[in-house]
Amino acid sequence: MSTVAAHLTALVQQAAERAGFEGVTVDGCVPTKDASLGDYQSNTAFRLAKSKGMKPRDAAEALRANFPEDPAVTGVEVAGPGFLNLSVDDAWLAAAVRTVASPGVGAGKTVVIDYSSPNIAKRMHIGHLRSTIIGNALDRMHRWLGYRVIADNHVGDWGTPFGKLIVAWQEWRDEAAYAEDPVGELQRLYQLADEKMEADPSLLERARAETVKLQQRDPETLALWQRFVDASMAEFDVVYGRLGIRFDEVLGESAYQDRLDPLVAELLERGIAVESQGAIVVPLEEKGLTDHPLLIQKADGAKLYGTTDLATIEHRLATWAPTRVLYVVDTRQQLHFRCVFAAARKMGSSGDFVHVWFGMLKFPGGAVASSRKGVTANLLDVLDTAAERAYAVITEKSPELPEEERRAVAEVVGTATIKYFDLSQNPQSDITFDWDRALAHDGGSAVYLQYAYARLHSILRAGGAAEAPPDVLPAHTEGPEKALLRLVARLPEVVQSAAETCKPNLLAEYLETVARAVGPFYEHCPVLKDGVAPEVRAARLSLVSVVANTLEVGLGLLGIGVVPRL
RNA sequence: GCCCUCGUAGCUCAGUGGAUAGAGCAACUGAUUCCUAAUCAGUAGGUCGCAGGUUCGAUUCCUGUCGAGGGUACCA
Repeated sequence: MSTVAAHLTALVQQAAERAGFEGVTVDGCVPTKDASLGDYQSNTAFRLAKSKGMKPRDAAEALRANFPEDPAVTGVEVAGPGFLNLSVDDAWLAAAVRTVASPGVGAGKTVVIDYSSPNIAKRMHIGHLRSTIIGNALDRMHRWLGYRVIADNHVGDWGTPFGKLIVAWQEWRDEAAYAEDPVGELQRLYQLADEKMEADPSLLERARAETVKLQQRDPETLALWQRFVDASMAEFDVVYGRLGIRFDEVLGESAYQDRLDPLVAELLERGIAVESQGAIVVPLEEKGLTDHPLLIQKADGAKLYGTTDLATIEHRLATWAPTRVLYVVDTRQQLHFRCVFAAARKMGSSGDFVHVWFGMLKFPGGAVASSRKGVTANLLDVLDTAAERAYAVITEKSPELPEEERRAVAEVVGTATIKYFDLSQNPQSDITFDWDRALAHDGGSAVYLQYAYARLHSILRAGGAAEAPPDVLPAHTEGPEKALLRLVARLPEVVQSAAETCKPNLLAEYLETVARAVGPFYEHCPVLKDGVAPEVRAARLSLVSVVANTLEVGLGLLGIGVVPRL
């Protein structure tokens, strides 16, 4: 099935061709802002008119006169300076939304999504939230649209940090602490190493030597490295399990190390890379990058993350032949990725690489969440706090629910509030993590959406979902029912748009609009109450079912769960 | 210096080349014998930083300017 907007756009296209506008592609139809104007509108007459030197209003009139007969469209009107307003048949719309179906626009296409990518030996903190949550939403939306998705967690598991860590382990390790909390101990050791090595160059020299041993695959060093990696991954998996995230691949930096020497040699040989001040760089000619060559080998011979990124691109293109590769990494890496992508193009790699950058997460007062600057909040602690808060609220609001269910609901609601706090904001804005705001449960929160879902479910529970035949959605209605019908029909086009623009907040905003339309429906359109005619009851019941399903699917695409009761 | 991003209601934030710029919080008014009031209805709040330009139409695109943040080869 295609989206409603796409269906109508195709009709406008036909009208344009019949009206004599050959060889033009019309602009897409969009929902009207105000239902009194119609359901969808086409603004294409302005552009068509210009191409023929006619008045926009006349062009719109020509489209109207040549508009093809179609069961979907009950009215075509010209309004204002040249708007073409379309009214969609309720029954047709009802049939279209009977199942919440994907438009399948991704069929046959592959997208690689690089997200989360934490560093080994460090605890995941609130600063890792954005890449992980935004990336996972993009992952889910693309999958739903029919894309083959390769979710790849490019963990930081190699390089100089390990030399430091190994020296710190040799010098200052606390075995008991490690047994108790491996990642906590590794993190302590790493921070200690950083401090000590700043003051003592001989320690730094040892760290460098250990890094070399690792790169040379010294068995003992490698075993220690593996131990640290395993411990870290085990903890990451706890976080991912809690967040409902799974990756198709976890190909960290270490996976590409064998390719680095040959790659640099090859680039030198082909004249793509050159020696510069003792280092090896790929000079870039693209606009704005002439002063920013990509450094691929340091003067001491070590490789850099740009080198690994190039090797990673080679591997991804060769292995999956993706139509698109998304890198969900913060805004500070913009220049880096521009350079990497330019270098890849210079190497001859053809691929659609997109750096899906996002703004910084800050705390009130302006401190950036970053392990380097020391201002963090452990992600698992944050999730625990959110779940505890949710538990307290549900215990207050719904004391009749069994303890076990309240615990389960609290976990779903808790993670939902944290995820939604992030996903409901424009990824590209800096966001300030404020506990009061993140844990709010009124309008603009995940709980608001989940509450709308729960209310609908209470109707289904009481009325029996089986009683709702899917083919009797309210037709030719006004008010809250019509508003909901119009809205639920938009889910596929909204998901498509959110995925293509890599902005999950578009979906969040849409779902909020749906939830906001549930309130009035709930207040004004009784379903199971006395005096409701059987056919109205059946129609409303089926609408409730479709709307609940829309919320469930939409929230699910953001990685947010729903519960039937809260 | 150069590059990137941001500036929208008192606060936190959405949104868009189109018709009257939207939510939440805070403020005020009202609704609960009724399918979940974690709700709903309403009032109030705006020169969309400033100045030009392009356009039938600009808050949206372009240029300049002021303010804020980030980046700018041997960390990732």
